Amino acid sequence: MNSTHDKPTLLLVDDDPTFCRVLAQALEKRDFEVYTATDLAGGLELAGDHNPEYAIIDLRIGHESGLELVKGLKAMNTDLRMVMLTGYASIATAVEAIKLGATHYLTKPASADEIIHALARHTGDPAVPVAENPLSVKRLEWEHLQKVLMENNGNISAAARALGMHRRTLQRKLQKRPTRT
Amino acid sequence: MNSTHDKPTLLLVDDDPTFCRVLAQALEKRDFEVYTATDLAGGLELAGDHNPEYAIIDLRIGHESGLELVKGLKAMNTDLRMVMLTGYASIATAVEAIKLGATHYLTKPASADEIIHALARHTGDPAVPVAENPLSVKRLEWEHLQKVLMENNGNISAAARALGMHRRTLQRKLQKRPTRT
DNA sequence: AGCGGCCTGCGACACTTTGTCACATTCTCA
DNA sequence: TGAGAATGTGACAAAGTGTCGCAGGCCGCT
Repeated sequence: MNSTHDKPTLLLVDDDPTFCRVLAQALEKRDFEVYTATDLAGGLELAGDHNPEYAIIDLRIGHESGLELVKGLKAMNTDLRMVMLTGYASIATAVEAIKLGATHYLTKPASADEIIHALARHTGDPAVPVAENPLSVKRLEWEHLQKVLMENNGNISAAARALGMHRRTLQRKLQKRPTRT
Repeated sequence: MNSTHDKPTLLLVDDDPTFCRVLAQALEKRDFEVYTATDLAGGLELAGDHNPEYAIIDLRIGHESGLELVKGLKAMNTDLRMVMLTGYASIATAVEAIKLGATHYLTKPASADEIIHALARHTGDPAVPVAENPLSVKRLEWEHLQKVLMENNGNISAAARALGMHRRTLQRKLQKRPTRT
């Protein structure tokens, strides 16, 4: 077991290379040894090689389901702490993720600190360490808007439809400054 | 144990008497012996008296939390199959419910058949359909609110402070039902 | 019991943000 | 090049938000 080593090991699986790189960096800065993969096979292999203590798994990995990976990893190591992290959250998948052994389920965007906090929470732990930096609603909204806008190649009308928001409103929100906090 | 009796026993707890009556009737028609309560104390008492095999619990029972009941009932009988049923569904509460031992989490409206089906399923299923579109802004906000509220153990004032939002506003938002999508 | 502190639900009201409709411009690409 | 989609804005009603205030409830302290 490498849990006796200096740094805690963590497996990160997300099909977006950029997201992986950024988050991995943030986690390394917080003293984790991070291994990243962008598909199920890669994730399983890394898990076999390094037997990590923690894992962060995207729900949607290409055309594969992160739930499969949760199941597979749990079968390999029942002590593994996993959190699902996704931009396509749903109650149904959240329920299954927890049933399959994930310790938590978060929606993007989430800060590295939030993720670590989620990993730390034990199952049914009554004494939660402490809360941390709670993203303000405005900020969260801004991030989401930008992400969806990006996914729609900057098409405001399409983004507004996807967001279930009136185009006029989206335009107005976008015109405002990038909120700080 | 009365599990050897003819009909399977079920505890139904919801603060809406009408809803209780209607659902109880539907369940009885499907051959369940149903006991109903409209608050936590009543639910615990009935559970103690009849030691039911199944339970259907609302998330919001008056000013009380159905999660408390889930916790209490699980402590009384670890074999009890419980489903949460709520019109104020959120990922945060769903995760919590499953961790506390609920077998499933459904959103109102749900048919009697759906509920029974949920009670029957207890293992995680990685084949669950993965999400389609990103969440709407409204939905994202609702989820975020619920998450922060949960992190603050249901303390509305603390959550409002953490969110940088006025308490009055948070109260108003929480009273509304989450939007579908 | 009495007190202070903190939380909660809710009414009221001025102020802001959205939802909509409308219309005159660009794009976009078959 | 032309139809369909996208965009930037103005205007106005509807809905949401920031604030204050107040009464009641729930501790913990003295």
